[in-house]
Amino acid sequence: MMKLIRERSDVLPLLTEVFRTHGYEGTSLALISQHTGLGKGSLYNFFPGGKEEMAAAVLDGIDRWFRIHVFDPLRSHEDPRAGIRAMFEATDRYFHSGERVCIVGVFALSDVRDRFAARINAYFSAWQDALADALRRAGRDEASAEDLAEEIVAGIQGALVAARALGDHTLFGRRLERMKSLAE
Amino acid sequence: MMKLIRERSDVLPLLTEVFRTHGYEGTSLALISQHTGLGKGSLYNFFPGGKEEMAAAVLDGIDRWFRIHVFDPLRSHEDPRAGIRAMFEATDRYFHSGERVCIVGVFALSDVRDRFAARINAYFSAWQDALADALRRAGRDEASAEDLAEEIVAGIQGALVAARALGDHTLFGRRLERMKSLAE
DNA sequence: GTCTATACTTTGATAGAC
DNA sequence: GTCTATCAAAGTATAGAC
Repeated sequence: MMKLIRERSDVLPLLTEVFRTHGYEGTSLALISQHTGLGKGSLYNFFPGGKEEMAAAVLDGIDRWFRIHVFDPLRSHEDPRAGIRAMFEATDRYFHSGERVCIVGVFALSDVRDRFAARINAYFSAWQDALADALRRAGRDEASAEDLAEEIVAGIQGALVAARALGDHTLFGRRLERMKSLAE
Repeated sequence: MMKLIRERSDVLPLLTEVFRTHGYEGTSLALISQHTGLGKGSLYNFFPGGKEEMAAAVLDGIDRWFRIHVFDPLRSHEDPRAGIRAMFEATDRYFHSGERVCIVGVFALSDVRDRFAARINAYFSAWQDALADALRRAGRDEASAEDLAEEIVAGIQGALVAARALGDHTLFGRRLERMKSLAE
């Protein structure tokens, strides 16, 4: 009954890199076709909603990855400090030490923000809330936990921007270390 | 001998807002024409290099504004702390308390980064260096001055991203306050 | 399910009248 | 110096053969 067909999930990682590199407006179907090796017909077969549905799927995939590797560990680790350490490691790994960019952040800055506002907001909220929860369980009071979580989540985004702007491969790791020490 | 013709500088502020709102790829000549009230012919008269020259002019205009209102005060204020305070005030004003976005940061995250790499790098470098200079003159040692300047410049960018992502009008001011207290 | 061919729109840019 | 008309190329999306 179940068929072994190629699925959306097979295309998703390739799709993600195209959107990450070129942004929403800069990503054309020709570019997608080229990088996935799929014709437009196949792409529309997987994503009948076209480019917008593809971008939405990309955002959902990112949210899934972070939920598994970042948000959930932050909440469920019995030692909250270990969860926070795991978060910084996963973050450094995911963004390739700052060479990669955060698509959610890129979308947030552009005018497609409105179209994906719910997903963008959910990603940032989930991260900040999970981190605040870990900080609180680590002994911080509610207010300072939320403030520090906001500082770190924003700080990660800023480090990605600055690293790209200055072309400095070492900046991202340096900023992560600094924020890690703040969270201890 | 000198003619009182409309100049590029008259168009620049309008142009800047279009690029700020829609990014480089998202900004079409039709949009520009609509928001400036100028036909394409006039636009190409001012900017023979087309869209790329317009974007370059926008970046140059931003650099000019920040040099006057941020970088120079940081360096030339006899009281470095006053220069730093002026920087935070100008920054808050320029970005409309976080409702506006930083075009240079947006460009840095997209694939047009390479095309404008020199200008993007210059803007971030100038800011960070001027701030580090003020911090050093305020009594910090070289290393910690540079580190804190990096943290603040990146932190401002991150605050802009997070504010837009979460749709939180209060976030930017809150983060600026925090960074201001760090710099004192 | 995948491809090629194609429709239709919008893009950046140019030409030429005024 | 400004406009309208127009160009070739690239954009998203669809149709239909296989």
